[in-house]
Amino acid sequence: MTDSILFSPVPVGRAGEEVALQLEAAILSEKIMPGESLPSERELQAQFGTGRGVIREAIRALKQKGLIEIRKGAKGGAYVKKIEVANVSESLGLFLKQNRVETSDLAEFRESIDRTITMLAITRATAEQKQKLVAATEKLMTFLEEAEPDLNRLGELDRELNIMLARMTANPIFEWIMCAMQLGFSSHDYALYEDAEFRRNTIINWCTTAGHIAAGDLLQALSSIGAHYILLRQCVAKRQTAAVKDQAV
Amino acid sequence: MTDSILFSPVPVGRAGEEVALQLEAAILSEKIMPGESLPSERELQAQFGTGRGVIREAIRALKQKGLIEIRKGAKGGAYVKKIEVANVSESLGLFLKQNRVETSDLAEFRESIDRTITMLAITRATAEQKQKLVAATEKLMTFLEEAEPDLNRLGELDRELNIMLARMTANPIFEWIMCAMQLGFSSHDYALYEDAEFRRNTIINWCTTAGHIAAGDLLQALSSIGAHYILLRQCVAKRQTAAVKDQAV
DNA sequence: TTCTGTAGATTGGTCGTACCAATAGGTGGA
DNA sequence: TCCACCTATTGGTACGACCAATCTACAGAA
Repeated sequence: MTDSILFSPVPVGRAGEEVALQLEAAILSEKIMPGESLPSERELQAQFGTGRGVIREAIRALKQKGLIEIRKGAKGGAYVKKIEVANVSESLGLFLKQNRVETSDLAEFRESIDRTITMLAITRATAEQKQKLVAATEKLMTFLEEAEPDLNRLGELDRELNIMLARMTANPIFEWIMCAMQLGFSSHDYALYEDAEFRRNTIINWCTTAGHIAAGDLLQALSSIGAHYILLRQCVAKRQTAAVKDQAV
Repeated sequence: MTDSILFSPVPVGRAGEEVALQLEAAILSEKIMPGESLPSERELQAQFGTGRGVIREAIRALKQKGLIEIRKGAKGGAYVKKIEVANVSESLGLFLKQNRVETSDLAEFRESIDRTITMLAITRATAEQKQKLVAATEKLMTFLEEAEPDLNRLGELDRELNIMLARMTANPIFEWIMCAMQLGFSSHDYALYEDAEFRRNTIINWCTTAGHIAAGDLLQALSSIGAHYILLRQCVAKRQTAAVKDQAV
């Protein structure tokens, strides 16, 4: 909440855009800090000298960007919040969905990122973090015996492992990118866990990878990462030939 | 971040959200193809059985996501379009702005990406592409002599070079990520071009890098990339000490 | 005194109507 | 034939009313 006369009245035309821009500027320049709230819609309506609908649409746009969170009732209003990775992920996910990204391109990108992450993680992560990683992979092992495991749960664990590893780089950007990819690409690479044989190999490979990372053995860790993507490519190839067969029938 | 965000609770009494979801689903499932338009606001109002304000807010949200483009007048309306990288970039940029990313972290990430891109570009780019890259760096050279060059233009050329190089990987994901970073981080690394000496070194280094890439000399190209980031880090360090001095005074 | 429940005030959410502004496409005149 | 104008369509804005959720404060009960 701020004192009055911080917003200038807007003439005409695309008033909504203008209002949204001014509010966004106020938020980004931290005139309104996270946790505080914008004035109420009716107050903004007065300050901008416009109709309430315009204010509402502007606020809607900001909400969509993830800049604010809206609460009803007394003491309600538009509260400024910190943007979450989920917003970036959603945006990225939508984009990728429309652009029909090839699984091979995706795998290539992820592999390159994974290699970098592995290098950084090995040199920077604490012993405790490495231990946790190993423990997490051991949780994966429990799925090894099951004939029909919960694929959602498996995917969940896989995501957690990737993000945990990314966090070990001590560079938040890798963590964010990994989060965004995990959320944005979820449709692509569950494939590895659907087929029983690939599932088995993938799980075992995760464990050896974690072991090498914990042991600080960079070259072997990178080999394991490579093996993971070899598995992925084989799996994709197998599925494609299967799909072709289906079409033929 | 570790918590799983699979489903978000749907607050009751928000028709706008519901409408937006249905419209988005219709677009993503390609019931409405890019180029076509949604029904007019008044028609949607009738179909959904709600007020026009609700429809407008839903449409506003979709516009913000980059899913549609709005035209006024007869034959106007909400036209479905392909999402542009700019949307992802904006989202990413906002996120990074709020999260105060360290320049060092950013440099680290960019360096790792640049190295991967360089490797892929060398092995995959056509001779023509490589030639174009060299030609583009030569354009940079014209700025070498000027005492007070147009920094915006320089930054523009730098961005184009980076994106051109990313495109040479023949993997669109690298191009998108590069675009998103260029747009999202613009504030960070103009630094290199502001100081006359760093500017000179950076420009020369770009040229040698392009030369090595064109020659297919991977190791030397990677060395040049490394040199670029050494320059960047030196530049940042210099600025920080300068800032500290300013504070002391 | 302390707890509790109700009334009021604040604020977002929705509806409806009316009017303005931009645009495409047709119509009529030079 | 071509250009100016008119008109229908559609998004943009304004105003006013009411509902629903939420917090606050105060009065009454334990």
